[in-house]
Amino acid sequence: MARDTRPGKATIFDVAEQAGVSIKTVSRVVNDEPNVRQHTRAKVLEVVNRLRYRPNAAARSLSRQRSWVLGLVYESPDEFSYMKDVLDGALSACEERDYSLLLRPLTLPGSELPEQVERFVTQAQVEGVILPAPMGDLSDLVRVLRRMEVPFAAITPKAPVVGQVNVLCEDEAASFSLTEFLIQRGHRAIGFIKGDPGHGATDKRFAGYRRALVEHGIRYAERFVRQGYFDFDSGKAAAAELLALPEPPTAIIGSNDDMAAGVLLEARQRSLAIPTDLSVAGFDDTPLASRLWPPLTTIRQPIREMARTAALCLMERLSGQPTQPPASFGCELVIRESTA
Amino acid sequence: MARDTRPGKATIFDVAEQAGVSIKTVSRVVNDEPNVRQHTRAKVLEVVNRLRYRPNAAARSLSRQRSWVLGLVYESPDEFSYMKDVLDGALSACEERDYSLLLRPLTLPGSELPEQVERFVTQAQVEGVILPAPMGDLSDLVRVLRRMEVPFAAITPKAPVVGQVNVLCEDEAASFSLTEFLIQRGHRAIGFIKGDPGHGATDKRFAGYRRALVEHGIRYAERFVRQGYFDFDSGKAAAAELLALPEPPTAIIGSNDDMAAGVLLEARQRSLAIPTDLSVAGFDDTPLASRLWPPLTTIRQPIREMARTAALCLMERLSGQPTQPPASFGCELVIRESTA
DNA sequence: GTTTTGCTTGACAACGCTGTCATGCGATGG
DNA sequence: CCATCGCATGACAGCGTTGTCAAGCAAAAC
Repeated sequence: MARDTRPGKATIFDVAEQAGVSIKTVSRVVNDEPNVRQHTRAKVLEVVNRLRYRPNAAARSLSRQRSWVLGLVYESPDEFSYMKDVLDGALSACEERDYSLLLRPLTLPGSELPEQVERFVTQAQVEGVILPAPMGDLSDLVRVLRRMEVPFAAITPKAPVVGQVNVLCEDEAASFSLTEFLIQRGHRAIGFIKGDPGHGATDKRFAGYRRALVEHGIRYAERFVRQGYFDFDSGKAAAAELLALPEPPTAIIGSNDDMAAGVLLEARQRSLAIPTDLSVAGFDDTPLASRLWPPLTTIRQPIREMARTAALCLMERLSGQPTQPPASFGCELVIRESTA
Repeated sequence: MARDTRPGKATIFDVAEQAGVSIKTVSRVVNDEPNVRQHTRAKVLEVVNRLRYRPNAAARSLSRQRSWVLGLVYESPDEFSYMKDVLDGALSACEERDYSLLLRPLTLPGSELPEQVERFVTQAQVEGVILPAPMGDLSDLVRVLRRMEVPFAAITPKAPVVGQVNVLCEDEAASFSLTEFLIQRGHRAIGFIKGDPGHGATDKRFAGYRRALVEHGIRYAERFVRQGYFDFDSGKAAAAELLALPEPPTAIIGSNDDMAAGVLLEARQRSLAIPTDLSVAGFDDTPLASRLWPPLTTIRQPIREMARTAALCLMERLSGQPTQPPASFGCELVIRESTA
């Protein structure tokens, strides 16, 4: 256990000694605490730079009884675009505030979910957890975190979680405007493929679709609505059913891009021309949307910003100054060639 | 700083007291050290379970002078499929061995890259770093890690990094078999879009293509080869050039799926029927490949397994028992409808 | 019966940092 | 000129764990 003297492994003692001050003063300088003379501060900083001193995270955690670790719990889907944005956003916030981010993919449905999460949190001394959709709606999960008194931030949960950070977006309004766009383009028979019932976005997107119909005097027809699960195959299957209808819809909205891609493939296999015979639209503006033929009309959401905000609000809360995230994030209609 | 007595926050002292032993004995039991009587061990374990005791990671790190943290440094691309698999693989290994994984997206090219990496490593006391392609070929990065004496594992680098873990796959052979497959299907004029020159896979995939031509008595023609950068746009642009040739190729291989998707779109815009007028193939078997129309013939690589192996070998090395990864991982030709 | 051996256990320092509290000092006010 | 105050600094304990070393004890060897 001899002290390691390689450069870059300097401790607070080394700095204190070379700067001719006590370790406490070094600590003050490094942590930007007040009450250090300008001259002293400069002298310490000089030595810090020269020795490439970096405080030992473990020691700091131990002493302060904090870990500065956030957890990100998610279900790993094939089409990872959504999670990629969440990850980017969360990481950018963590980097900014010198937090660390730990990931924990989960397999749903999972009876061992509570144990997995508990282990994750205690093991790594996770201080707060970010829950991208649909994790905020898993009651088991929420219960465990509550019991462990670990604050969390839910991204687009079905209903805001009481006492926690909730980050929402205008799913309903976005869906409304997308549907309205199609109506204005002359469509009357518009099919809709719902997302996974467990996701908060599912109901809201459906509600927006329905409201747009109603407000434009179009009768809502249940036969034009199918249940999907946010994945390619379910989108394709739902499209097959819709297109087999005696009077099939002239436009189909998939509740996300991956399902819309499924619609596209199904239409292709039925030799339907897009957008001439059928208009197709999706949600999320993933890379997939712009790589398909024709490129998808879709709704762009600020997922990255939402995740960033979730992380930041969580940190504020952990530091004792709770901040509320904006009431709702706006979405944007991206018009491409899959609609006419 | 009073001791926290909430359940789940028990310390080694609490366990020792309730089990009627010293803290050192508890430590022995928890770490599965030998020389503890069966009876004592059972007694301690009973209390551990009852109090839900979990060793404090920070204290353990501090005492053992180890962090059990691995870093994953990457460049965040739009099309995240490759990184998703790397992430999955690395996480699975970390979870298995109770390591933590920290991510660090980098923006390339970066003059501040060395600083960023150095900060990342020292900040979080990262013990070893995983470098997915093309990070293993960035000499700046490699140099910093060497200087800091941080071992790393490179996934498919251009050339194996001396003294470090290298995980390779049969890129050349896979490309050979894909090209051969097209030749056997009757193609003689086969276009090839190279990947980013910085990636190790780029040269190997090109070499396999070229060897297949030669071995089947087809003259290699430079005009059928274009430079791409592993992204959709460059694939589309390269395809535009190839298809504008007086005698255009009857098949085009993109060095990854995203570029092949670009080829598909370009062909579509020129009203070429796939695969009748043009065959298209890609690499990596990403979700994109199966969502396009027609679904892409491609090469499937065990990215996840490779990343897992990289992580595991790194851990063995850190624990002082260096293991060599397999010489090379095999790839698999996935035949779909984009080729004829 | 005594010495040796090996297993089991515990006391205590160390890991690197921050919080608390005490001390020193010059400036300020009476 | 002395008491007071506020800023600057340092000594030291404590955070929860593991490593070292010594001690106790029963079985084995002499």
